[in-house]
Amino acid sequence: MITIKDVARAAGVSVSTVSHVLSGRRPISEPTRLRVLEAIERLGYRPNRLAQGLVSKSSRSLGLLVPDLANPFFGSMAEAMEIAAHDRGYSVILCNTNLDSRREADYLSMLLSRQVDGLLYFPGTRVPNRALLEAVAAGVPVVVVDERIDNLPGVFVDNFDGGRQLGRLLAQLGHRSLLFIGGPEGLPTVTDRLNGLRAGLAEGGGAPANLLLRFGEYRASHGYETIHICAREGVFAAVGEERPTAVVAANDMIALGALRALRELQLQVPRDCSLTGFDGVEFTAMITPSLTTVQQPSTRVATAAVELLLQRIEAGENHRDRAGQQQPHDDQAEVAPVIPHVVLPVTLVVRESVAPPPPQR
Amino acid sequence: MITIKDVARAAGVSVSTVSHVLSGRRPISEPTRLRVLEAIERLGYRPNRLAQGLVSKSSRSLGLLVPDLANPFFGSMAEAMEIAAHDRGYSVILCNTNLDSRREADYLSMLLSRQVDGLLYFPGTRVPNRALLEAVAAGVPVVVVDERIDNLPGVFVDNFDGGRQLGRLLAQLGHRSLLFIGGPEGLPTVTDRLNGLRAGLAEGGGAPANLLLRFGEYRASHGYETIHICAREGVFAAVGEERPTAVVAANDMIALGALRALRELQLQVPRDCSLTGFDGVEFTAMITPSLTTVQQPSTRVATAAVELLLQRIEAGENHRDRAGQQQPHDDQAEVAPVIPHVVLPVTLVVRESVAPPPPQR
DNA sequence: TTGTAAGCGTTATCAA
DNA sequence: TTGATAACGCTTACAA
Repeated sequence: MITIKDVARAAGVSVSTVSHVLSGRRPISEPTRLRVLEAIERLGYRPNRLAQGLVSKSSRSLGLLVPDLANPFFGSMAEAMEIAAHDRGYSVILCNTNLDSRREADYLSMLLSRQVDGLLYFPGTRVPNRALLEAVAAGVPVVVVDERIDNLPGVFVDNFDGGRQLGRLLAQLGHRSLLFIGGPEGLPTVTDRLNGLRAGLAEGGGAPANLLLRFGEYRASHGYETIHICAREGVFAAVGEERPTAVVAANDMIALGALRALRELQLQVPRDCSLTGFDGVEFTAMITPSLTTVQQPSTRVATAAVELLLQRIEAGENHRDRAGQQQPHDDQAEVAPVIPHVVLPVTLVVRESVAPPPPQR
Repeated sequence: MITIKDVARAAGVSVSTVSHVLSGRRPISEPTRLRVLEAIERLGYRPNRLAQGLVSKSSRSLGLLVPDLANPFFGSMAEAMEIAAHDRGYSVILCNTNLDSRREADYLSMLLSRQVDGLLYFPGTRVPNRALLEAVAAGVPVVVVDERIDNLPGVFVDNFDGGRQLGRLLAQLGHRSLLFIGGPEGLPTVTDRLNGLRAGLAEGGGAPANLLLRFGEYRASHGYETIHICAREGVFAAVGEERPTAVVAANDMIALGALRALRELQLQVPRDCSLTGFDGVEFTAMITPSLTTVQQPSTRVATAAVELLLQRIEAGENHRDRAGQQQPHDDQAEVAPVIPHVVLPVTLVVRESVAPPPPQR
């Protein structure tokens, strides 16, 4: 390995001169600068970032904790975040939490060992994770993405409004009996979308006669199985107001699975039953029928999260000693620190999968 | 930050003792061991991996270069690789090359700076990338995934066989005129799948009367646009053997886009036109019609790639000095080093999207 | 069984 | 305008 010493020797200068040529932190005479640059080029020198990190106490890297990269929603978010971080000179350490809080704790510990400068955290299950709070207590800047956690900074979309727009649309079309297939019960995204849905239904045409709730994972299999289970329970065989005329899935993956199951039950979407998703991933525009969904501005969410995180990292680097900000407990009356929550707007995208309910049998 | 010195002081021992308690590299008397462990626990000590890496000359991390995480195929591969690496004690630095070879070069340089122990590389465009070869020359172990690059170790599936199975199936159904929508022209995956297709068609029922080829990106938009362009060119208006009765997409994303476009043209799949994909990502089973495709064993590919890479990393750590293995040029007759290529089998999954061709008009 | 000290590749503080 | 040199937190000879 070529080190700064080799370069110094080759250029006939001291290591500090080489270092300063690279950092530009002090003026260097043009001739020596050129000589150093030439030596660097010639030897193919590349500074060792581990060593840099050791002295600067910053690895210029971020930990990204994501539940499920096979879901294209998380995939595109991860992609956009990594790109934003790279643009700002940070690398991203990928961690697949897989909806497992023991894995999460494991990763968090590893990330702290690696001296990451901050954490981008997608909560997968009910929150908050103990290990995450410890990391926060240890002074590592964290930005929570997608889900809302009250006492942590976060970036997410207006899930309530998305649900509300769906509710209004369905109510206006005449749907009064719905099946809501949620993600994990209690997750803010699930609850907010559901509450929004209720509000929208009320606005659009009076309280629904029937709103059936199911919860589970944010996966296609959950949508698929839920529909089949409901069918076995006779939900779709019911007559009149009992029978759901629309299925509202808490995300696009669930909707995808539900669509398949509905078809297997010979229920045609949207003729026999409407269906909606949430997130607006690419395939929703491509499948048959194309899916009515709520579009998240994924790239904006991702870049906003990275921006917010870097902002906090850089703020911390300036006016804080690095021993983990222990809260001053002596002064109860101090101003509570403002926890920034960036909420981005969503867009309802109406496509083929919704229609008025079928005439009652 | 709490360091090994703090622990040593708290336990009343030297730093080397603490280090050895942690590494187990030399026997420690039980009482001191316990005292050290207790101090570690009490202080919440976490070894600094930057410092460890500096002395051990290994960061225990891998660079993962992937073209497009929004594609669920890459998403699930990335997920499986990260998990395999984590299981073996390695972290993964995520790099989104976005089909851009300048970005690739950029990332490669950063990864070398960060002292990654190895590289997991998904080529996105025509190969090989110059910067990658430089990295290889610099002695960094690389495993190429998904694509085949002759003089680099790699893990990929039997693309030829996959194409062949598709070809046989379609020929046996009676298709004699096909449209092949490829990915980037010249990529091994594309070429191999196409050559396999040709072979399979020949085996299944004589040479095809007509095989129309199009190339472009591995994206849904490419499939979508290609179909529309072909339609504008009158491809689907042709009569008799000229008109393609099946569309073979080089991957599932292309097929997804193609399916949408066919539907917009009022061509029903599979009644008017059959359609196949490649990769076997989750949504292929869910969409309507469900897609006939070639299933890759993604998890096996991913873990095999990680295994192969770690094997090479660990081999290098033992019997090689770390100055970049300069090939001994003096001996022309030396045995060429064996470049391992792990080829995994694929499975044809026949679903609704294929049928015999419609009767000729 | 344990401790001392050199060194990993940088940056930063002093002097010169 | 430059150069020594002490850190940074750790591992690992070498000594004791």
